[in-house]
Amino acid sequence: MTPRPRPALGRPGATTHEQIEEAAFRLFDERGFADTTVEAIAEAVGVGRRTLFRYFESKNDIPWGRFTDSLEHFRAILADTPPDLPLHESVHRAVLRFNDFGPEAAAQHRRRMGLILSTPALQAHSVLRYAQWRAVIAEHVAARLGLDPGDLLPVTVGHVSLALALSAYEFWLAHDDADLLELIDSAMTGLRDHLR
Amino acid sequence: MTPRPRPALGRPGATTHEQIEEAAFRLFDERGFADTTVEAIAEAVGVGRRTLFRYFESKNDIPWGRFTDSLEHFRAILADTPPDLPLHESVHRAVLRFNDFGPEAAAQHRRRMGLILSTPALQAHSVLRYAQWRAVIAEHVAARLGLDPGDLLPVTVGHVSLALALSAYEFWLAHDDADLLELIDSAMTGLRDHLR
DNA sequence: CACATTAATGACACTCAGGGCCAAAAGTCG
DNA sequence: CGACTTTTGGCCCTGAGTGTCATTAATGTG
Repeated sequence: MTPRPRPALGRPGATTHEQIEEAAFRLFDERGFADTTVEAIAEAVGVGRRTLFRYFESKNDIPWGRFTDSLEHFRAILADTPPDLPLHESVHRAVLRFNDFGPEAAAQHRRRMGLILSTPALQAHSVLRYAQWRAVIAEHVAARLGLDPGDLLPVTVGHVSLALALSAYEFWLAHDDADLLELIDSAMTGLRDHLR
Repeated sequence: MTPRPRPALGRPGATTHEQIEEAAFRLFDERGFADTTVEAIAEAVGVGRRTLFRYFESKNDIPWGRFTDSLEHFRAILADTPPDLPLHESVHRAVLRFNDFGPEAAAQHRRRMGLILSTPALQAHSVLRYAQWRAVIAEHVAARLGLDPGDLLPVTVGHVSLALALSAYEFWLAHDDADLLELIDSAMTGLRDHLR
């Protein structure tokens, strides 16, 4: 996301996150995630195996790209929310905005999420990312209600928001013609109807 | 859960799932999950490392014990549900019954879940277990509504049920005096209030 | 009792992820 | 050029997980 300006001191990096991501996705497409070794990715990038682990903490982190950066974005979206809106509505809209990629970025996003949600190892790893995402919501809810982020309601809203998003994603990835934002919306209204 | 009667043919097993679980939990308590090698567990049990991997697919699977067996139990609970109850109520009650361990088993259950939810590697791995659990709910919801288990609503109900349960578990584990079932209930009513 | 049958054990060897360590490389600045 | 800074990448180690296979320990049959 952020180009992250490095001080022009010392030896320049041999590659970038984007380059690694690209090479990795190409190999994942060809041989599948499990059958692609980190060594193969490093070789494709033209860099040492050891170096690759300085760009990404683990092989599982590669498909997520710079997710941590996008959490800041999410935090900003939530903060930007009009305070007169009901809390549930403001959280819901924030989730929608967060998942609103343009039509161009949508293809790459679909590829990324398709890989993650169809690969057990990546699905497992993603929880750690989801936890950070949920924490952003919990903090916001807690702040607006004057509660602790660890209290039951903020935590619950975080979990449920994720639940709705994941439900939408799963359906979206299974149906080429589906619209992600509409699905998140449908999941929400579906839940409300279900609960009465 | 089930004693699973083995044909009394061939060489008898050198250990049991329960024995391994016991030894493993003792070591996890002493040194922590990450610092306990599979080899150490095998040695504690008095069995070869290779053999241990025939009882549990991975180190991560050990804390879960015989979870797959308990899924059958969950399926039975859901099937047992009175059909005149509103669907959301019947799912909710099933979740409660599933998590109703007696006062004796509660201690061991807390230990198990405490380990899982406080260890990143186990948290990650648990998604795969949760997915099976969610599928049981989705199937039930789909059957009652005449939908496909992959449709949006069944999937959503599965995800949201898990969301509520996990919220309750997190709070439960952080507060010694809390009651798990009450918390699941509170999470549910909290969500309903939140959504209006 | 000897012997086939069955099924589990455990040793060995291998792959791969991940991380500690450190000398060498490749820039910038004075 | 020489001092300084930062990244690289090679080496080597640990530990999880898997394939293979000879060995072991049980049962059942003649």
